[in-house]
Amino acid sequence: MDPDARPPVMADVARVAGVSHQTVSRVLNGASHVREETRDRVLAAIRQLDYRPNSAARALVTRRSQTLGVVSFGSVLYGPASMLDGIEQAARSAGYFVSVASLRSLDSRSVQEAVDRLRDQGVEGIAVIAPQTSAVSAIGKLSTVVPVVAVGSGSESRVPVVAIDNESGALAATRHLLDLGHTTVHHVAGPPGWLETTARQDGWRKALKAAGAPVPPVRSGDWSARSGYEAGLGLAADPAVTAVFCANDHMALGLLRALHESGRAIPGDISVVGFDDISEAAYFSPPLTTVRQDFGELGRRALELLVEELTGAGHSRHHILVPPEMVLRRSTGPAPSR
Amino acid sequence: MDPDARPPVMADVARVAGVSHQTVSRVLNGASHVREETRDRVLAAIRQLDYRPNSAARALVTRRSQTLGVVSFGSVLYGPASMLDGIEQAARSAGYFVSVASLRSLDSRSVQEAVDRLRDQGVEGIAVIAPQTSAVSAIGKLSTVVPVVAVGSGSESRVPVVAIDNESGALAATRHLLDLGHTTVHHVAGPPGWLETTARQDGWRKALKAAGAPVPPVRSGDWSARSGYEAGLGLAADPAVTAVFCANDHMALGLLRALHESGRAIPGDISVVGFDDISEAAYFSPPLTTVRQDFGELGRRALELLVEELTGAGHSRHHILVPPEMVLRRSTGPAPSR
DNA sequence: AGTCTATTTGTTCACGATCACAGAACAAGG
DNA sequence: CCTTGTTCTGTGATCGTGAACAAATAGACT
Repeated sequence: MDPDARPPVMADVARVAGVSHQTVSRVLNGASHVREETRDRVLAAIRQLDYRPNSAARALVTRRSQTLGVVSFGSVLYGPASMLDGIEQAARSAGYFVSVASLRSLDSRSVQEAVDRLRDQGVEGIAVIAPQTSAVSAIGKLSTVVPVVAVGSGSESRVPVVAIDNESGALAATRHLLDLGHTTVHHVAGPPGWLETTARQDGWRKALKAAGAPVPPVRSGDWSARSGYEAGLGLAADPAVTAVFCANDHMALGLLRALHESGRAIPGDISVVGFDDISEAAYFSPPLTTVRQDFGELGRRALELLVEELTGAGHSRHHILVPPEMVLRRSTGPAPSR
Repeated sequence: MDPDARPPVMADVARVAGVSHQTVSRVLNGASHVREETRDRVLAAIRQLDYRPNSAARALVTRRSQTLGVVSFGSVLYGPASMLDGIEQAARSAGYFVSVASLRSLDSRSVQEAVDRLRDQGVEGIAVIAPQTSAVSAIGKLSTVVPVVAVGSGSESRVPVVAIDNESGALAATRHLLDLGHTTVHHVAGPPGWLETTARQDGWRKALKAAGAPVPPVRSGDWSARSGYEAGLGLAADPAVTAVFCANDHMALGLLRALHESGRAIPGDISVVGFDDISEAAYFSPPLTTVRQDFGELGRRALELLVEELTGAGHSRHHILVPPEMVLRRSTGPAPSR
């Protein structure tokens, strides 16, 4: 590689094509009023030199970086990773680049820091994959400086949100178990501070109340299979438990394992429902009844919303709740007869 | 938001601080030869105006975008997602931004397209998370234009690579089963065209040959639990099968399910080993013996390699093979006595 | 005091694109 | 032939920063 060989610039193309740099610019930006023969000559020169416009120069003068930022938390998990993927896909087709800043913790200082990083880079808008309440409140303040949308979080904030309707999903899951004849449904919740935790717990509680069923105490996990396992050991010790709704599939996996080890049959003795429908859920032992959410779709919708906001297009809706879908498998069955 | 209110620029800071813009620039870039009192005045002005340097202008003049690109495939899966996360983390601490381009298919046209997108954005280097042979050959051609490293792929290409030592991992897994007294070990391989598939299959074969064990025919899956399930149904039909090495944990999960449904006890009748140690593996039924790879570490190392290449620092090593680690759990046990 | 050097600050230009405006070419109409 | 309008193309300024160079200031030493 020759270090002195600088990539060709617009002026080089202009020289080769025998026109001015302005004409090259016009061709590149699809402007009208360029004679066809001239355009062809310019395009030929571009190909010949393998010319690529300098995005920094363009960004400088147009004040548009063509870049969107994504603040993401827990991006190794299936949900966040899928949302990121959906966002990237939608951004590409809208003509934007995507720059990511992932968080290791969700305190508002970290969020602030990540957003600052993205702003320093000159992003035109930011999508936040940050389901914790603290994060949402932190980003609320930023929306005046740069357009922001939240993905997968609840609906309490001032920024536009695209999210799964967690509450109705949880409600459906719980009602499914009640309909099977269970007198009540126990709940393994997510960690406190997460919007999903609250919303799913609320849905569960509403379903119980609506059916006049007793509301047992909640056990909290941290979304991991390990925590589900621990909750499961506790629940297995209580012979009155016949139905459990887990706030996500990973915890349900741990729960299944704990129940199995404790000699409880599923769904013979205890029925279990999860939430998410991760791709492995169909291969658990037994296959898991769960609530499916389409994370990728969520990301796509969020990005479309963000682009709308940027281009000033009609503010279609600011809080989009996507309804989830129940997936029935073999981990649920009628309540055991006593 | 006032549309006319343009963000402050260096000249504004200079005016407030009563210096020239060049002095502001010096303060920002930590140059020497700035009187302390002047520096303080400039910093105060920066804070007062909430000034942020314009990255496009800086990129234009320095010819450095401070941005690295990541081409990623299958980024919703645990492995790729973790690598991406590791890359982002390392990039941040090296002072780079990260721009992602994810692929939906791995033909060389798509790869080329993704790389072009990143180049248009002016990235200084590219990390490719693309474990398929076809992709690797495609990126080989690019390394002359912009520095490239590959993550998690095999070692056949000319570009620098950071990867798990798949072969030795597979060899260890197979030997573990042989040591337990199994006469031979069956293998559920990944889909053709993946470097992991080849390397793990080679390791398995080597271990068998070294032990003088017969080499049974290979069954191929596509990494999904579903495909493992199907392979499992086939293997369960053969009473001679007592040990199976699956090329990844997801397929092992499906396999476990199939064996269970077919009435085979694990590990009583059949022992199973996976590969990856996904976070759920400890909660399978039974918990899965597997080969752990630290994807995040892989990403971090890859990025460091890339940065080394950019800064022209000593080419430490170009092919880094990270040794994996066996994790023994309850899915493996001694061969059944006949 | 005068000279020499080291430190500190300012001036001018360049990066590579777009934008606003001006000028050339061409056709149509009087 | 001249005017008018439309289409096509070129010139110069501009975005906000860093680099090279020049100038001013201060301190040290003869």
